[in-house]
Amino acid sequence: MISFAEFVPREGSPIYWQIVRYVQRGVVAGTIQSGDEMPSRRTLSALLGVNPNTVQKACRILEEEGILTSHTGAKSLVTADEAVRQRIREELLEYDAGQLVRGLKQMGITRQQALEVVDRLWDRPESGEEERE
Amino acid sequence: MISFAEFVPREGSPIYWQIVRYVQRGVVAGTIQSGDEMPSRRTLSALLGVNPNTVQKACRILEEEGILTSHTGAKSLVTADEAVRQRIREELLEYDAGQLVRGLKQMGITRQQALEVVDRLWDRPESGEEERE
DNA sequence: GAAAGTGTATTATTCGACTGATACGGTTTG
DNA sequence: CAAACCGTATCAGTCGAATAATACACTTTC
Repeated sequence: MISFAEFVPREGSPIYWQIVRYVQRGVVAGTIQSGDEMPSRRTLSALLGVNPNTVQKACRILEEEGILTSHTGAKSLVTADEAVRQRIREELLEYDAGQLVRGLKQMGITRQQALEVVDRLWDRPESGEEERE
Repeated sequence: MISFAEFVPREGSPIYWQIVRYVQRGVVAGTIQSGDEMPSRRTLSALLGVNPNTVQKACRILEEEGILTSHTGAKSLVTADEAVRQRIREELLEYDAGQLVRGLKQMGITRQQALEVVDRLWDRPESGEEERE
């Protein structure tokens, strides 16, 4: 059973996207493997404090991406093969890092400064969690 | 007059936030300086193809952050002093980089790999701009 | 001073995200 | 078999983002 203990909801993006990314990253990291059971829609929605429909929407997307397999009546299972894992990994990496690089460049940050910030924050990722309104 | 020629709208976050961040980053980079004129609400909304109210919302936030000063009837002016610039710089840096670091850690990426990705993408920031749906 | 441009405010409307409640049919378990 | 659980679907409703259309008061410019 996939654990959502480390799932931390963040404002700014839809909840269903956050669930999708949480599972995607787990699959890439290997903490979520093929054969693992997804919590039921009702169980997970109660755990996260969101609506079952929101969880359903996330599962739908994960299914379309080849990460999850759902059979009416039974629990959904993770079915991500190595090809899918590799694809998701590239996707997330290029997208997330690309977003950061463009932002920092617009701020006039140099490559050296950018690398230093990432290197420094790697030890204290707690920073940057402040409210941003 | 502040130029919005390099403004690139991105889906995923509210338009008014994108406008705010565009100006914030310009102020940090120095491409937008104190005394610069903000385009009028109507002008900018027509240029970006959005509603005047959306631009107004962004300006309201920029004003509350001490970046912009508005006087009814006259054009809004940038009035960010060095203290504000420094504050915005720290905010954006910690927030953006922190977001990335947390995401990559969840993916099981090592510090070394993270630094390599940022270093590599610094030369080709075009990557990662694909649709993500 | 008059016209044009500007910031500000208001009301109504559309749209997607999210909630809440409920229902149906299939699977699992005892 | 029967109860409990599960995925799926639907409808109604709330909320914020964004649009659309006006209107008002002030400033700049000629």
